[in-house]
Amino acid sequence: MRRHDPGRRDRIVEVTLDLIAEVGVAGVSHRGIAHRADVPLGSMTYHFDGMDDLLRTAFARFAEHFSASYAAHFAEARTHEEAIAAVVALVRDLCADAGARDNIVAYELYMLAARDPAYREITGRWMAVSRSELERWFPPDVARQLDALIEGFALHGALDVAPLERDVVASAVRKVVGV
Amino acid sequence: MRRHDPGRRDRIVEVTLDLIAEVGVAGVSHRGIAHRADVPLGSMTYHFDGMDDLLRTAFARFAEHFSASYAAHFAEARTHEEAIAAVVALVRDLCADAGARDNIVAYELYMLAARDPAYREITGRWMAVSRSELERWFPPDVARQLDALIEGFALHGALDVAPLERDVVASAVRKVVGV
DNA sequence: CACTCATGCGTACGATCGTACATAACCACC
DNA sequence: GGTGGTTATGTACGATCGTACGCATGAGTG
Repeated sequence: MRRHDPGRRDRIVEVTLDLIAEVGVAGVSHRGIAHRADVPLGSMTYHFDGMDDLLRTAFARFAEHFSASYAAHFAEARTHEEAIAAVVALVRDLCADAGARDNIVAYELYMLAARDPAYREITGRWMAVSRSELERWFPPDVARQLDALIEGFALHGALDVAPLERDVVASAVRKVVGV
Repeated sequence: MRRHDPGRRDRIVEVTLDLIAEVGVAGVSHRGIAHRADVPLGSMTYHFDGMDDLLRTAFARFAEHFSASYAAHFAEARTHEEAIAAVVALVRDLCADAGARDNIVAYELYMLAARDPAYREITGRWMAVSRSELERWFPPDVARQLDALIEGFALHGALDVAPLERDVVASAVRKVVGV
């Protein structure tokens, strides 16, 4: 029984995202999260106003973290060519094992957003970030096409339908960009 | 109380897919399906060996239906140019309201497949179909790139992030194909 | 028409869920 | 060292879930 536990709220959110990645939104429960985060069940309804509040908070944090990661890939780019390389690297990272977790969580969020406007607000902000990041380097239409391409490659990577060779990605990106 | 009801099994599967589209895999329940399909609860465990069996059956049928729809788009194509047009039309249909339902169900299936090998078998067969359909018209690498592009556009269409103009899709397809 | 048995169904059980709330634990201040 | 008020927690309730199973049912057979 420990009463002093700063950052407990944060830990709950963190654990929630981990569990979503493992068992999906469908599989998470107050009890499961509480056990994993090593907090009493009562903390769930104390820190969050019900399950929906918790999920929204978790996904909002996730989107923020993901947007930052997206932006980080382009942060170092100085030339057009480097921006293209950044897109390829982004796809590679999304397909990597480390990125797979984020990928899964992202699709869970998509599913919620497809049905609930409250979550669509989160995905909307996020997509605005990724779009604007792309538009710093490419014309609007090309940015939209690249966005779709990245998303598609990431999805196929997450389902490990095929090893997804680097050259195939790079070639597709170059064709869409038009160089 | 009606005893003679041929095709009841099929109706259950159909309703299951409808409900998955509406409330997601997480939201479906034996009782909900039974009520919607107008069958007694007992029919659920009578016709299917538990929830997992039902879901696998439903998704297998869905994949079959979806593969057929995919193939149908290319069935009429005679020239390379018509194949390109078919790809664009495919994306358009996937983003249309009618296709949105199928889209949602597909992503639900993806989520299951990402975690459970049993469902990966279903997605695997399906992707093999779409891939081979594309490879009838395009080189393997281009087929993979197109596949990703289609998937990405479909996803963005499902989240109605933007109206997704037809020209943007067509132009991207042409660039990837290389004409 | 009677009998029989595979087919199909109503119901109940145990588990798990989200949530609310009385109450315990702590801290600051007198 | 008491004490009031804030913070946090254990527990219990009602609902819902998947599943199993005894029994009703009606078609087929003689």
